[in-house]
Amino acid sequence: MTVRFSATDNGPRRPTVKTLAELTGYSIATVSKALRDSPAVTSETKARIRAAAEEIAYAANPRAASLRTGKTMQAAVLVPVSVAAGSEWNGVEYAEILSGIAQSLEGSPYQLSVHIVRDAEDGRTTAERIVTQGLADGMIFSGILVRDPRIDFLTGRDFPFVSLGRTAQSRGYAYVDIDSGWVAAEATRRLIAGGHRRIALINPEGRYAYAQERIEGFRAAFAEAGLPGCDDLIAEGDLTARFGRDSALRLAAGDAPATGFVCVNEPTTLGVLAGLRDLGLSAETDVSVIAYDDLNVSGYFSPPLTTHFQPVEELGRALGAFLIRRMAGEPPEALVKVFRPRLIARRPDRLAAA
Amino acid sequence: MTVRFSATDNGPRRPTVKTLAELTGYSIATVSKALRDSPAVTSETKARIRAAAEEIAYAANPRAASLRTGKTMQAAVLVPVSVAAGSEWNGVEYAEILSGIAQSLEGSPYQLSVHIVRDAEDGRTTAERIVTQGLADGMIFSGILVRDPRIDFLTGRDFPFVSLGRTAQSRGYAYVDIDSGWVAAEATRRLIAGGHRRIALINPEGRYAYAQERIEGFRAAFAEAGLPGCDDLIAEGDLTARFGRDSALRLAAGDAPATGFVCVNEPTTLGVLAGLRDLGLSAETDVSVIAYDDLNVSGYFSPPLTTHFQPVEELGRALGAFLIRRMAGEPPEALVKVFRPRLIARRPDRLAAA
DNA sequence: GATCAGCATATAAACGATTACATCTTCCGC
DNA sequence: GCGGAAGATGTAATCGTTTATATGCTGATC
Repeated sequence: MTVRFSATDNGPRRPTVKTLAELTGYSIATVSKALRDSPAVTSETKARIRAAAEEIAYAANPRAASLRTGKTMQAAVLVPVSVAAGSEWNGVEYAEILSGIAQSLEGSPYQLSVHIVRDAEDGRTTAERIVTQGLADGMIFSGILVRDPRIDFLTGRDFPFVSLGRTAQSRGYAYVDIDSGWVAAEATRRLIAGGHRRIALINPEGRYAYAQERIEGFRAAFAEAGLPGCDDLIAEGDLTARFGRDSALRLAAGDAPATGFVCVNEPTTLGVLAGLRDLGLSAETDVSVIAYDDLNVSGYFSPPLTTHFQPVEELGRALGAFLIRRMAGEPPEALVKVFRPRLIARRPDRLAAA
Repeated sequence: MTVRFSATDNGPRRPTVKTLAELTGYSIATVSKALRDSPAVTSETKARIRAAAEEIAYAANPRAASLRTGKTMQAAVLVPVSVAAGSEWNGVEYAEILSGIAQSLEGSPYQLSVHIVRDAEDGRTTAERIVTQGLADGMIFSGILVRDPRIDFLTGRDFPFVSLGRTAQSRGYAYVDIDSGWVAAEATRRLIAGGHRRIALINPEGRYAYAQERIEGFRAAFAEAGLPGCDDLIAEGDLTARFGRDSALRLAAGDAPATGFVCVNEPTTLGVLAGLRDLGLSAETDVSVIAYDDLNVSGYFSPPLTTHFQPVEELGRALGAFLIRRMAGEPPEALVKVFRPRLIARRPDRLAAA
């Protein structure tokens, strides 16, 4: 049986509980309860009502329900776009994060809504707006700062959220993160083991929490090996290909050039490779580069690079799953997960000598 | 003055029209009218009511308004994720499209909501669900097929939408598109002018409308030059790096190998370059590759490639702007825009000889 | 057989906005 | 001085749910 609805023609309108009540002979209250599986309704009645609902393809109006219950059934995601970086490959992995979140939300009654934010300040005001205007029941965001106003604000309001990334005092809120300190340390260790002593760390801007983690891991690797660190070879910037190239041009030249690079994402890695090429250096023989990969693409670079790979969709799935539990009232303490990316060694034996 | 709201504590609740009515001494009807700028209210009264609204940070409950008016104030975007392609760099440009759409929607009262779709079938059912359940007032989607059921369905229902891409019979609906036929023809012409006679076309799967456009452009370039075409060098597949590599391995080898490649997006281009490298071929001297770029990244490839560049955020902005006008009731005929990507020539004089 | 518990269902009041319609002033013209 | 138009504001219905509370019925108990 096909029923047609339209906003414009004067044909039959969308069915409501009232339609269903008239159709089945029960009251709208009973219909509502039956559809929400209330124990107050006989299973026989429920079956009858559900069959009728199925028949006429009834779907409850989420806005009416929301008005009554006060729940919005919306899960908000703050998606950053860095206008500053121009039209450079940037933040693209967000499509995969969204996909992962959407997968987790699929079974649930929650709708995914996207809020674009331009910078940290914008992120803060958007988070506030979502809370005070009741635009969503929970929130996911990323780009966590060393001192993040969104986390302070939302924990203060007791508003459910899950962050991708964490501040140093990672307590009292739910988060999903990558063990950035470990990644940086591992990559550095690997280059040290390959004989490198001058190693560059390509890093995001220092205000990001994970930038600090990476620096700590980087330093720890040198300390473990009893070697002097290379703090002078830490480059901080937006994570574009241009930044990668500029950094390589600067750090692989001069008196005590870097011979190893610990990279941070695909565009910067590609940029570093381009910069090395500009300098006439080979990333196969002269210099070693360790990539970091959200998209499993560094195997196609020239040369293919050893990389730490973290499928970012998996992070998205964890974020979504945690948010659902958080919105259901679970305390945040247990909703914490830190991923360790997998090392994909592409040139295990050919790390260049220092 | 700071007012606190919270879902949990029993402090003051969000202000409503009623709050505002009590505060100003007017009725809720007048308050509502004032806030919606009805001509029935004195400008003096309006000013008073608006000041009060400002003071207590009043924001109308969009769900209540939606219930009454029947408008959802939601703009839905169907975001494809290709699970099939595995964790390969895929569809990442969607982050930029969303960003562009969000920019256009920023001033408007519309909220951006995202619906993840897995394949064409899923896209169709999702579109139907959005319409029949009244989940949005308008819709944006992409990945247009030669014969696209979503377009048929939505035009039949007279539901406002804007598509990114168009079918061959591009009539009666609003769309934003790239002139894919032109891009393919231009790239092919350029390679022909460089002396190439065996040119490969790396193409999306044939069911996509733009795949056909590209093939037509590709053939047209040969026809114009009075040359036999290279239909045997057309590769169709998912647009992953792996597909690019496999295609290059297959097409650049054998009796009559391709010496030129017309690519389709970043991952496949990167894959093609990797495949050529595997074959011991140089993309600088042996083979010519023309990229296609959403992210302005091919300048960082090895070697840097000549490319057609289309900032995809711009497409997003057009999509958003058109959708708003479409939802306002404008007929679709005028809401049509076809972009021609810019050619960025990176090795203008060194196209390899055939 | 009246009372009452327990159960299934119904009635009606919200939720917060919009809006058709009613009411009340004011002011004008005759 | 009265009818009536115009203008400003108020009253109340409505959108489609959910849910507290009421109702009516059955059957058991004393």
